[in-house]
Amino acid sequence: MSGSDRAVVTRPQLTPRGRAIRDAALKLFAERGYEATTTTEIGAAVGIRGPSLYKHVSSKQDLLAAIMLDAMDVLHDVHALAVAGVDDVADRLRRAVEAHVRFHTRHRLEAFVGNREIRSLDEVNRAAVVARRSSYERLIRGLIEEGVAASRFHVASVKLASYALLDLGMGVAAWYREDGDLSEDEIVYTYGRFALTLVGVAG
Amino acid sequence: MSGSDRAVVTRPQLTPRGRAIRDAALKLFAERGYEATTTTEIGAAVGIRGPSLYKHVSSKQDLLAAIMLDAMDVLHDVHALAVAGVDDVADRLRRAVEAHVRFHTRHRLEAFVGNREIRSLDEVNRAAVVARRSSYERLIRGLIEEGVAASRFHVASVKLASYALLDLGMGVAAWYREDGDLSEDEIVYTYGRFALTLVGVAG
DNA sequence: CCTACCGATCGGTAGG
DNA sequence: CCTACCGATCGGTAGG
Repeated sequence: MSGSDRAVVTRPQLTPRGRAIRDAALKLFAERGYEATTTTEIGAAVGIRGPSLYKHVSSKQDLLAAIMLDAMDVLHDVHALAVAGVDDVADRLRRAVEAHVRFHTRHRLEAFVGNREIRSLDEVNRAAVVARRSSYERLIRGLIEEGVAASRFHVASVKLASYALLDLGMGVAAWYREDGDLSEDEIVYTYGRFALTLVGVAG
Repeated sequence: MSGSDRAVVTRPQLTPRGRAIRDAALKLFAERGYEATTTTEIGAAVGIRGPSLYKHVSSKQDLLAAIMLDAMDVLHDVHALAVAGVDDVADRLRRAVEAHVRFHTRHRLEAFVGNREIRSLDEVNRAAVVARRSSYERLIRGLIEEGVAASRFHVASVKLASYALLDLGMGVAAWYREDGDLSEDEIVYTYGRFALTLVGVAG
């Protein structure tokens, strides 16, 4: 197993029931919010009583933190994979935005909860999530800076351009539905092209 | 007073204390969320006890609903004002997006709470907010359809283009700070130009 | 994995 | 505008 494979496939193993609890919690957190979700509801979603959850998880807070931290790690991984071995900066940006948008369709609940419940995390967990998010934002901004430095991109503000691209992903997580009339690929490719026109790369 | 003036200036009058309570609630809702905000905290922010709030407002739920409904009405008003009397469809779109973005800088807390706490509303209030939001979305989408019909705009998907423009506003509400290094006008004008390139209008 | 239950907290009311 | 307080709910623990 190579080093780069490790980063992608190695993630904390969960028991089947542990997975089921996490999936149920994610769905409920997305639907009604972290605070409004009770341990009784999470338990009921997997066929057990609320207190029995504590045989599998240490707290409701830990459940939220694990969901958010894992999602941020996956986002970093898909980004790295998307730009690996690609040299042209316009290609890199386009592929990065495509990966960004695709992540937000494939993991919309995680992204939705991740963007909405940061304040529900305790200080330690929040700091860990914010650190991962900042590092990801720097990757996107770095790509734009690279293109500007090479005179390939032309933007009024690097920061504003990167915010715009990042925000489009968040938007997707809010309205995307698998059974909607916009397909994943349609959104991904269109937003990839948006990204290039946004940084002033023609055609 | 003309009919069009009425729509803009007539809004329910609040007593000074009523205003203070609303402003305090908005700030707290934005900071820690509706559910996590207690009536004790809202009261403390205006120098009274929790139960005394009920001399000025009928419930915490009503406070949230009033904030969100008023914000949606203001958004409709600024949109109408921005495009009134403008004929060219590219100008109309640009002005609409500028008004949209400016609303999200000037009323970022309202927009932030409005986008985040829809599920905290009871059914009746939620339906009213969703109706106003849908009607606003149709206005933006309508402008794009108009430009496409006139062969002035060229987009892969009208729906996707309008989602993108709307989502950029939401993003602004999430990260904009008055004391940040991006000025309101800088963001407004840059996003206005983004909008035109996004629908395929050159220069 | 369950029942029984604790300690804390909350929105809102009663009655000044 | 206040104190006193109700009824409900919640996350988590005890002890099987």
